[in-house]
Amino acid sequence: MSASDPSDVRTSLGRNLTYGLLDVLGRMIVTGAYDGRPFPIEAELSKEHGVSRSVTREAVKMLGAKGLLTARPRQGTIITPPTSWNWFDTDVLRWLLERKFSLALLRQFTELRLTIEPGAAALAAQYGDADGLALIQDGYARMEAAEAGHDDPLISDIAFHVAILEASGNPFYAQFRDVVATALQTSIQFTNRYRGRNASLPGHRAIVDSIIARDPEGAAQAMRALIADVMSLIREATARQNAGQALVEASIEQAESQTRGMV
Amino acid sequence: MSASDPSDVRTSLGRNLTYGLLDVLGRMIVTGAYDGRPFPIEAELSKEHGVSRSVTREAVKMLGAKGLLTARPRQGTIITPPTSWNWFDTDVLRWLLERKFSLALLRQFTELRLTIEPGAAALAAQYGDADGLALIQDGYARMEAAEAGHDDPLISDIAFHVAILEASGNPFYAQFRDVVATALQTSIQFTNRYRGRNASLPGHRAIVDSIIARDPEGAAQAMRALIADVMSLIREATARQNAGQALVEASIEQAESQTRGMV
DNA sequence: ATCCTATTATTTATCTGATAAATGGATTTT
DNA sequence: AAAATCCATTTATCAGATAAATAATAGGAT
Repeated sequence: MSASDPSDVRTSLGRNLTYGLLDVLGRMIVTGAYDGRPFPIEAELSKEHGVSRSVTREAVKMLGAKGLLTARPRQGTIITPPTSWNWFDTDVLRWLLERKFSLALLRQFTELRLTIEPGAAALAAQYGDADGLALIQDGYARMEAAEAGHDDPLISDIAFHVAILEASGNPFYAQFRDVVATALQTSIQFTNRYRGRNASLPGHRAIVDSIIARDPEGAAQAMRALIADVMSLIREATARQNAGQALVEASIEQAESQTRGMV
Repeated sequence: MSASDPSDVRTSLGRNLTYGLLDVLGRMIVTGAYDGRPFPIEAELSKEHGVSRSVTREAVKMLGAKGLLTARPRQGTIITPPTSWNWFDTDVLRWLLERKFSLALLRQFTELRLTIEPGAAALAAQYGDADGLALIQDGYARMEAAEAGHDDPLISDIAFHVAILEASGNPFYAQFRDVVATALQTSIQFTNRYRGRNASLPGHRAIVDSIIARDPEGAAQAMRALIADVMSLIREATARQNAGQALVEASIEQAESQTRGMV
């Protein structure tokens, strides 16, 4: 076992054993490690991970608070169906992405962004105060700097989108900070690998301009266009993947036919 | 102290002491009971609420998992700023509404619905499977029954909107179940008290028809119209409230002027 | 005086072991 | 066959001790 085994509670991220166990169990649950078998009882968990019952119980309680587990006497601790997980929790989001890269998940992320972010941009144009708008402009300036190699392209892009969510003045929109940051991290990696170009500066510029001009509909439209572009790329990749899959299935079919002596 | 004092851990809702304390502390934090003073340390909490340290620690850990608290040795347990709370958590939502009715909060709820629900309706029209569409139609049928007095108007309205979120096939949209249910509960009460009429059946009918016809843009538009109607009502009430406030301020000004002998 | 270092006090973190309460299943009784 | 009782399992709760982290303080070096 390596010195920094992520499945070990003591070396896993988190300031202490409880957070370490939280992370290990959360990841295991979300990635489906318990799919065939029942979730262990308190005593077994303690034994398996070499921690006391208090640590185990506290980690289980936290997973319960995030909607992943429920515990009852005699019944034991059981994993709840994914629909009752709190998908907007930072930890849950991170665990979701620890499973193998999934175009489907990226598409679902982007479907959400496609409605949230135009809404936030419109609200920012309507209600955004001076500080909020300044942060948006700052985010855009950083993207320009990144284009010239003087700032990080990923960080600055995320800062831009988060600034708009926060300028909306609506705490519910602001909550999407982590979702958008997570989605962008995945999305930008994917986009760059897929067609090797950076975020569109003119597209982002159009959003800033509309917000500054206090034009909600224009801001929403510009944002929608930006994300729709990402979406079309994802659809394209999905189609290509399905075609590839069909090809693979066809060749398997062919191979099996040959095995059966039908060719 | 009453036999069912909600500030008492033992009678508060929740299956056990830990959940009781979770509820009591969560409500206190969200409603601002600790605004002037620091959050108590572990030992004080145990003493105040008459429970063991284990119960206290587990409740604090759950509140931490919902983003309301952080704990560190020597520093103690502190309340995090509302922006880092998990506003989409069912408990947090419930606690938010325990504070006095707020038009601002209802407006923010509705601003969110105004982008989420049209998006979900469009996705339901695009991807919704037979089961999903059947549940939407069922929800609408229940609303018709409610109009005739054979079902609950509130429950059926919520069922309708939730069915659309779930038919979207996107788990992130489905997550808004609780937010929408909570918002509707408040919203419908407000709407009915404000102008004493029930949910618009034709408005809901238009949504169902568009979804069944596999018309995403039509479904989104119909949903947008429905919620925009609620929104205009909220704006109207807000304006009226502000006008009332202005009137009060004007009369105070007049009174003060008289006191100063300027009239 | 100022900066660095060691000590100290406070608070959470962790462990252990015991008892209580809840509950699903088996057993007995009616 | 139905109802009541008992039993085994698992979480819930309590108590008390020790460890670890860290902010504040005091002391010492420059």
